[in-house]
Amino acid sequence: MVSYDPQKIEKKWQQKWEASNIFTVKEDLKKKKNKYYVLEMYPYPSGEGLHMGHLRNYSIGDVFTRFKRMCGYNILYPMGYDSFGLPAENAAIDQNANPEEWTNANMKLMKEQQKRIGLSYDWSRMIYSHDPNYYKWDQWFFLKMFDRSLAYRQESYVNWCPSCATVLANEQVQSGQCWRCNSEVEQKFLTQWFLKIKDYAEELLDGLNKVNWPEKVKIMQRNWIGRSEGSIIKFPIVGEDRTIDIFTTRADTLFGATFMVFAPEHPWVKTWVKSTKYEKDFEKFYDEVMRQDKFERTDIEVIKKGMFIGKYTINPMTKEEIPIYIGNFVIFEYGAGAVMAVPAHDQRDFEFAKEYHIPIRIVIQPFDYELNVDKMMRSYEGDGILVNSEEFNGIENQTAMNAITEKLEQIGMGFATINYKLRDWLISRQRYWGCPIPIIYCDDCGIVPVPYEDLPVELPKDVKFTGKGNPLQTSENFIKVICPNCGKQGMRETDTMDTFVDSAWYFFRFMDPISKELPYRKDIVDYWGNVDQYIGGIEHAIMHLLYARFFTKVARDLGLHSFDEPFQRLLTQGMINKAHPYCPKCNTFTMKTDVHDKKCKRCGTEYILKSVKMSKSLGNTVDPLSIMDEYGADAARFFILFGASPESGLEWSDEGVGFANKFIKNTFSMLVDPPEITRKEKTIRDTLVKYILNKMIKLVTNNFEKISIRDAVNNIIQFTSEFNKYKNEGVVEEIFEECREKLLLILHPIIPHITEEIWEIIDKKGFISLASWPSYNKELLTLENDFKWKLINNILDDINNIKTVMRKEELDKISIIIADEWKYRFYKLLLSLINETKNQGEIIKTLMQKDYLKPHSKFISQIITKVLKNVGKYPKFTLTTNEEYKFFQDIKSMIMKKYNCEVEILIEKDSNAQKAIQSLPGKPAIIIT
RNA sequence: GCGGGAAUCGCCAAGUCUGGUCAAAGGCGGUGGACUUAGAAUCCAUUCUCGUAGGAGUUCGGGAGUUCAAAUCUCCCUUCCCGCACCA
Repeated sequence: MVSYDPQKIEKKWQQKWEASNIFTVKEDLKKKKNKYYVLEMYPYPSGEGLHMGHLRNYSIGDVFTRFKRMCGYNILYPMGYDSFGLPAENAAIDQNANPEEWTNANMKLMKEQQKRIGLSYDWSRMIYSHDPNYYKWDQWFFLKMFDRSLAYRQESYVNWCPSCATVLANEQVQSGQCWRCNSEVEQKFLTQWFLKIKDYAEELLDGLNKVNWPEKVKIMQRNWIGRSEGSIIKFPIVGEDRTIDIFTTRADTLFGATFMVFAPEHPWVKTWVKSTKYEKDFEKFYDEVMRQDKFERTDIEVIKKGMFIGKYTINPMTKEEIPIYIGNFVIFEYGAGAVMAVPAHDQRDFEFAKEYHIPIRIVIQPFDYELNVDKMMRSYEGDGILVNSEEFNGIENQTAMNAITEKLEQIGMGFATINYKLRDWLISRQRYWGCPIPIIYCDDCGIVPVPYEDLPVELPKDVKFTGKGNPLQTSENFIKVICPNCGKQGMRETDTMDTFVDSAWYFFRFMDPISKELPYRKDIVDYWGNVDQYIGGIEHAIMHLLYARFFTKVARDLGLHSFDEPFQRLLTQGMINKAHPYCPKCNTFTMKTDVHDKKCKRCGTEYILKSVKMSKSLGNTVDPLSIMDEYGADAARFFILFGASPESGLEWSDEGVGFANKFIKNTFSMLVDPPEITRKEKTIRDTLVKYILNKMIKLVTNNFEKISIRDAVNNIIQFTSEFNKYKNEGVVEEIFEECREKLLLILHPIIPHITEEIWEIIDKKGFISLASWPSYNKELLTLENDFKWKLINNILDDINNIKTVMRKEELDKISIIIADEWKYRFYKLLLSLINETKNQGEIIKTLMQKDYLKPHSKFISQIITKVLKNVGKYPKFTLTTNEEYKFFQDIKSMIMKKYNCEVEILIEKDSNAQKAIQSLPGKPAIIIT
């Protein structure tokens, strides 16, 4: 008996895999094999090493990769590190660490831990963002975009995180807080670099239809891009010859516009109120609004505030003058920074109009009732017929949208257009540990791009980390640079790029990590790309996935590759949760520090346990390394894959890992220890064990293909338990061998180390990692086998059941009485009759015409009533009397062994027992004594 | 408010697309037993209710419906989770 020592085995195979380079792949441009690219999201190498989320992500990816590899794909499965980012810089500030050394140490730790899991990466392709050979290409992309005016510098209000001391992209602000540190985000007026992602808005939207992503993620992206069809309407400003060109989706309500609202920060406003009686109030109002952040201003709970500024515009249709207000809810960056307000048909405008006593004019009447201005308690936003709209009166409002827009176009006062919520991507960050933006400012030449041949602009080492300002500004060597245009002294841009730039194209570099002339070579990337399966967290649903799609399209337009979408299929894995003390009254979880308390600190309520996402602040994390140290990587993988389907949340339980461990240990001895009983002649048992083997292979193959890993694991567990029974009952060696080998192959993607070890122990050649996935034999998957399989299980269940009801411990004898011949004929006939009619009377009438059935009329009518009650419950397949008799003869010895008693098989007519009459086809009578 | 997802026998969770073989997999927990001086570990059995013969009854958030047949299909309601949120 060989014992199972996971620590030893796992180390041994990890070393062997590495020494033999078996996971290193090369592009096969002749395409002898199909390629497949599996990718996990580019991880940040944190100093804390792996957490459970990583373990889950990588386990899922590795199982799928190993499965695909065994199926014969040339598979690309790389790993690298998103190694730029704030923590390195904070470590430099707090602990005086060198960001580069600090990051390298973390990467090393992370890599070791990943190897400990047994992941089958091609490590020769490893990349990392802070490698100048990598970020050189960030800069290259930036310059290419600059050349095409896709990168530009602009002054605007931007989101500023005071804690990170840097600006943030819109996507990085969540409910008014910094996505990274949760500090309140402020608004600042700064000059920053943007990438023109808006230019691709339409394509980013369309592309979502070409990818196989969770609907949820697609919807989130669609919402973020926020396409809306509408019209631009030009409102002339009274006393000036310019117009304010506002966007609206409701051109049909134009005749009901009774005021305009401008954003207070709109530059025109300041000039309009200057030296008027409104100036003082405006200043006050402006200061007040500017103190609120964008999110407070647009919060639905906050009261709409505004003021009249003494200025008017002209409604281009009615030519009437309408007053201009400013309002806190209008944001300068959205649309024109001004809106036309139609209080009768927009709730927000309605409230504003009520507050400031602005007239309300109904221009749409609902189909089924009439609105009355004086009685209106809220706006009517639904459809209806136009009124008070001159030539458009009587038209349905949906039609009127186009009609009014067309008219505006004729008179040159507007046109139809499409608006997007998506803003351009702000990439400047006032931080050191990122990719420098390759720009030089020259007093004479202005903004000068660094020449391509001077790339990369490397991060300087002579910087000071004071915790104040951008450390790059402390490096004289870096800042001072000769203008490549005119040769005079210039200054470098000191902002670095958002780290999402690094992760926007890394998956291309994995395909060709050594490319020198270009970020990657077209033929190679066209071979490997796009990513067939991407696996990662839902938290990147918008930011990373949108940026990567944008880069893919830009790079395509630069001629770098030929496809439109980076990630064909996306799996967003669920969170890992763990039960944690929770106060139902205060609706909060206990923090890490109070985790040992029994009662809530605030209200004294007793804590209950509730499942919550693992997090450091709650202190309910479990360290994957400690699990692997205790049970081994295979058990950890097994648990995390078996605990829940990849997409759903996984409830961590220590007991669950215990089961994984138990299963693996049992499986080890089941597969390694030779069977104790062997026999030569084959029986129905052998056929059936092959049947369930093949059925299992089919199920598992389909489930792996769909990445329904948990389902696959369940299929395997069920087969394993049957196989174990078979082994204990006694086996035919050839069949045992076949099952063992195929089970091992199927287990391999999930628990790679132990399967390699057993593969070796049972003298198989080569690495199981490189073996072929087993196919299944369709011919065994018949209705007959299925029927027999159920027959065996049903008879055993029935015997057990009777045994329990009789409260019998030991059995003397089991008699199995097979139904008489006529019952089989009757049953077949009945089934065919039922196919034609469900009418009981008709069926009985037809049956009773048969002479051989006449003597059994009472029995038959009873059975028919039962069968008709639920037709589908009765199997469509039947054996004959003799076949069934033979079948039970075949499994007789097995039953004898199981119950340790005598077993006799009879046919009804040969038995004089009372019970014998109960026998039915597929359901023999059983008598236990 | 808008959008998405969910509610299953103590807990976690499959089953729902494609109705029938579903009292409903599997794990955890519980109970009984074997082993052991005892425990741990392991193994076996059992775990909706009733039943000394394989049966019957009541179940899949609540209500109504379709069907010979509903956890599964349709409609209504309740609750929970997660996105987005005065987007012009």
